[in-house]
Amino acid sequence: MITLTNTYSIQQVAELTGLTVHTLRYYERIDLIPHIERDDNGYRHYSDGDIGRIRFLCCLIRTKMPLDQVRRYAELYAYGAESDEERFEILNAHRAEILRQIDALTDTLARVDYKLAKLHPQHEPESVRETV
Amino acid sequence: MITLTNTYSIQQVAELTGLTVHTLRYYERIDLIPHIERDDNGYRHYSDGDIGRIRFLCCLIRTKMPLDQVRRYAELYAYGAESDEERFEILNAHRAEILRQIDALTDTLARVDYKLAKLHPQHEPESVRETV
DNA sequence: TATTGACTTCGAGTCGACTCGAAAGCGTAC
DNA sequence: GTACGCTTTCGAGTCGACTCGAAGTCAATA
Repeated sequence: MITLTNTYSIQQVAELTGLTVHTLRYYERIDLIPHIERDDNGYRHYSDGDIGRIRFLCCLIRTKMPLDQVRRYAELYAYGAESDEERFEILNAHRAEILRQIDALTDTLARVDYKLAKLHPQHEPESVRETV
Repeated sequence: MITLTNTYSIQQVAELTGLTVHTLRYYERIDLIPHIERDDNGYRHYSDGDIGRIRFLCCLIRTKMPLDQVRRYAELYAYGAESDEERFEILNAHRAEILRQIDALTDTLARVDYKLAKLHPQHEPESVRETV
């Protein structure tokens, strides 16, 4: 029999996403990840779709969206097109937050570079060395 | 008598830095901020130099340098030029971290924009609306 | 059959970073 | 002289986000 959809154990998903198995279960427990299919033993079988969704949620989390909001966003998947408006609002608000963070980082980068130059004036900028 | 150096109450510094008075005291307690001058009542008097230093430390904190490391960096001010090498290393490591964060944010921004476009294809990019 | 290793749940513990509140000191304003 | 508003210390509490461990199930292997 040819399986058209791959499935993955929790361990494999941990490797694929960079999360720990503990964190994956925790995220599911707090309804941040929708219910994952189980086999006869109760073992989780993640689909490719699950992994895609988890990866996107990880992007939101890594960029500091609070888990509450991620949960709300994840919950809306279940409501389909009806929930488009609210999902748009959530992502759009987070977009603004991302821009703020980039601003803060860019500003701090400049300040750090200034200090680095004062500490080791003879050095080339690190960005040059890094790209070599 | 003309005062050549301004001083500020903790409240004023809170307003100038965006921190709360509680947080300012907390930072001093954990040696993240060096000892601040006191008057006869034991009240803190922050100098312009203090404010400059606090502002820079806030930049590091906002860009996710752990307080432990910020404390180490702040501690090194006391050692003068002797500590230049270590301060350079700390800032240079954080510089790399900043670049990683910018990468993550840029990547997520692209994904979010992609989703936003799918949710509301008729909208112009938000960046255009924001700059109007 | 016994061990190994991957999986399960659930409650409790940890950790970083604040955040708060009680009790008290000081200086001006009425 | 007392009320107000600012300050102080210090210990304890909170909060978000994990992180861990105990106790148990299951399948495959020695």
